[in-house]
Amino acid sequence: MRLRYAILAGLEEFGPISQAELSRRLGVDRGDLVKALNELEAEGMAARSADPSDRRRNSLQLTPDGATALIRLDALVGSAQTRLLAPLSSDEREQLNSLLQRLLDHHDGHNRP
Amino acid sequence: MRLRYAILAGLEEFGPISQAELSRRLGVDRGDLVKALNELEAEGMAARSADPSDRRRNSLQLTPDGATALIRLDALVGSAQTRLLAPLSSDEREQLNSLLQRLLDHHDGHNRP
DNA sequence: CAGATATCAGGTTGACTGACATTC
DNA sequence: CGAATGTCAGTCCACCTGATATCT
Repeated sequence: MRLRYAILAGLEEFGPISQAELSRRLGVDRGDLVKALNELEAEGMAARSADPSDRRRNSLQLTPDGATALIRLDALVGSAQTRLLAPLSSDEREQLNSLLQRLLDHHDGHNRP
Repeated sequence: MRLRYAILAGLEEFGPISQAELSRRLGVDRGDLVKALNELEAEGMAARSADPSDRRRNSLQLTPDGATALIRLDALVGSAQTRLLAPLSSDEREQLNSLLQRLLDHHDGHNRP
């Protein structure tokens, strides 16, 4: 489920994109991306079209149904996050976010083939 | 692997204990605990013995081999943690730990059957 | 040719559900 | 009796490895 959400969010954020490029940006395995895209495409939430500039590539896009589903998922994630962070003040949430972001930044690039 | 580590650490921390009680303290499913304990017992790292006061229960204990393995795993976890937290100062590590601990404390007890 | 891309098959882990027999 | 305990079977998702065909 979190794979589907990441994909939908990635498609919205990165616009038309190839599968390999999306898998790199999301840090998701290409094979798993294929399986998830098969489902999302069958459900009408994502679309594969041929990339004229490189026939190896699929050009991925979010469909209107996919965008609608993403809005619903964003709301769910938002409310879950609010509940998760309930015990922290605004300042503390920023502190936590900043600390975690620094860990991500520092380790980004290490161990990525 | 992290299940095995949690179990070994739990056995050391909570001494002789039943499977149901250990699964509750660790927040681990009872069925999964059975599978992991079968392996750990076969490898001589944990031992099941009958609880005389309640014949439904197994009394679980860490074996010497299990304690040795735990020491090795602790070292691995420690070094991984050091690498993970490398970009943070001592104070910042304490801040992070405190913030996360408060999240855990606040949500502990919610959603636990 | 080497390299990138998309796809598929398969294996492993941990999370979870449901059923069951035994014991309290 | 209801409730707890240990066990087993099986599903689900994500992680990961490899192999293959196509295209640059």
